[in-house]
Amino acid sequence: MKRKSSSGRQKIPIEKIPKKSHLQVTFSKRRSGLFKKASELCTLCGVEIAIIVFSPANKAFSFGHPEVESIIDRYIRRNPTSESGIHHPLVEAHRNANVRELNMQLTQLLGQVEMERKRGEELDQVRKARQRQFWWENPIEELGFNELQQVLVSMEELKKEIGKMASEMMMMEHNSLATENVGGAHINGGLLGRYNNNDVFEEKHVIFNSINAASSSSNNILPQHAYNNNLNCRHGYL
Amino acid sequence: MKRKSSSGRQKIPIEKIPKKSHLQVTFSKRRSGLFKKASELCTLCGVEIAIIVFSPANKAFSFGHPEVESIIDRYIRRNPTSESGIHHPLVEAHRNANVRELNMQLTQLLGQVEMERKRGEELDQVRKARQRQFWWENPIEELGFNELQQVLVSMEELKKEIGKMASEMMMMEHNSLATENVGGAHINGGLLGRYNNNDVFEEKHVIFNSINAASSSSNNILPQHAYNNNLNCRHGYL
DNA sequence: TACTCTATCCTTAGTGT
DNA sequence: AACACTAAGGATAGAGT
Repeated sequence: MKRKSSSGRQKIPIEKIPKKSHLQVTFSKRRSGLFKKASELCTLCGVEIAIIVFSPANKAFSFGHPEVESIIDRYIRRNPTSESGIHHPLVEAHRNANVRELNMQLTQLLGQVEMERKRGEELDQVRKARQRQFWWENPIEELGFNELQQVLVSMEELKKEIGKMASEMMMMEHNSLATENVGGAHINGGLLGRYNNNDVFEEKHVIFNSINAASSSSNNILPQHAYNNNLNCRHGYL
Repeated sequence: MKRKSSSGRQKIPIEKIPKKSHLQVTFSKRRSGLFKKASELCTLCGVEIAIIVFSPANKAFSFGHPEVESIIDRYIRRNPTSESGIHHPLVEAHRNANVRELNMQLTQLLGQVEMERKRGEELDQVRKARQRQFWWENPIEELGFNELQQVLVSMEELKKEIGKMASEMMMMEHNSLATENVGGAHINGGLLGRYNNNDVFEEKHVIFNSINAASSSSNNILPQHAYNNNLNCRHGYL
């Protein structure tokens, strides 16, 4: 058996992949994954889904169950696009729907920005509180006399502590020829998560709307695209 | 603390979920997941995606980057049928000023969110860099022997410095009835006063979670007062 | 109803063929 | 380019709140 060694999956930031070849591979993999997820959702929940993707090379890929066209048609009926003369009554409706959708996006984003701002403020406050509370971290010149005395006392204690540890370590080194670093229990649980900004970033583009607009007829039935075959085979949906 | 026991995620067959409530939950979760995946694909690969989902309750959900309509338009134009081909070239032209303005706002906000994200990342990096640089702020147990020696030396210097200042201050107090704050040259700039303001609350942990760490479960930002009078706090100095 | 939590399952980045 | 493999990271079913 061949020795397979791999670093395994690594985390990548959710931002435009600079390397073309990587991007291509990732696009293929993730497109498949997306379509698979969609098909599972179809099956599990018995819903209708259409997905259209334009690749970096400007190719169109689509997934649809039962078919892209009927779903788009259905969608457009509910959200009629502005059209030539005949459909004038519908233009307004669509405009409204469109505006409504954009407004929702805006609201969402504004909320996000607000949240970020709040978070920033919080950080700031924490920092300030910290500065107030941890006065001993200020430059010496800014400490008062009594504070200096405290610092001095505390330092002597710390020095003793360190001395103790040092001799312990020396003994250990002597005994076991060993390590530079002596591990201690480090309890450092919860805060790291707060630096994860992924959610924010992701939501930037996640603009999903529930649209209830009921409106009437419109236009199109769409053709099967060449690339459908590719994907359909895989998911058996088209 | 309540013992959380859960069987965790169980495998489910990919077939229509019979139970209505389960189906509803699954639909929500997986729809979110699908849209998130789509947004990641958008970002990673800079592609355009539109997704339309009709829920079991026949509600329409859509995801679109940049927007559902434009992508559908594009899709339709590429696959013109007798019916659709005629109308849709006009769609783009009929966008009204309102929509355009909203789009602009949207773009702006997207930019803002992105900036915030970047700022967060930066903070994170600063934190990391700081941790690398200011090794002496780590819990004592994590310092090596040589580092401990350095700490000790630094502390003795600091102590002398403080003693000097203290006697100066005593003299001044004696002479002029006491100021609490004495300005002066920044003696020990290397070690002190290095708590820059970009500092983030997490670091308190690293700093204070030291000698007596075992007694502090310290996932918390606030309860530092407990340490004010023991050795941990001075650790921040070194 | 809509969260949170967690154990588990699934996806996929990196690598080699 | 397309597939195979591995292991880390992410999604999510089920249960609790």
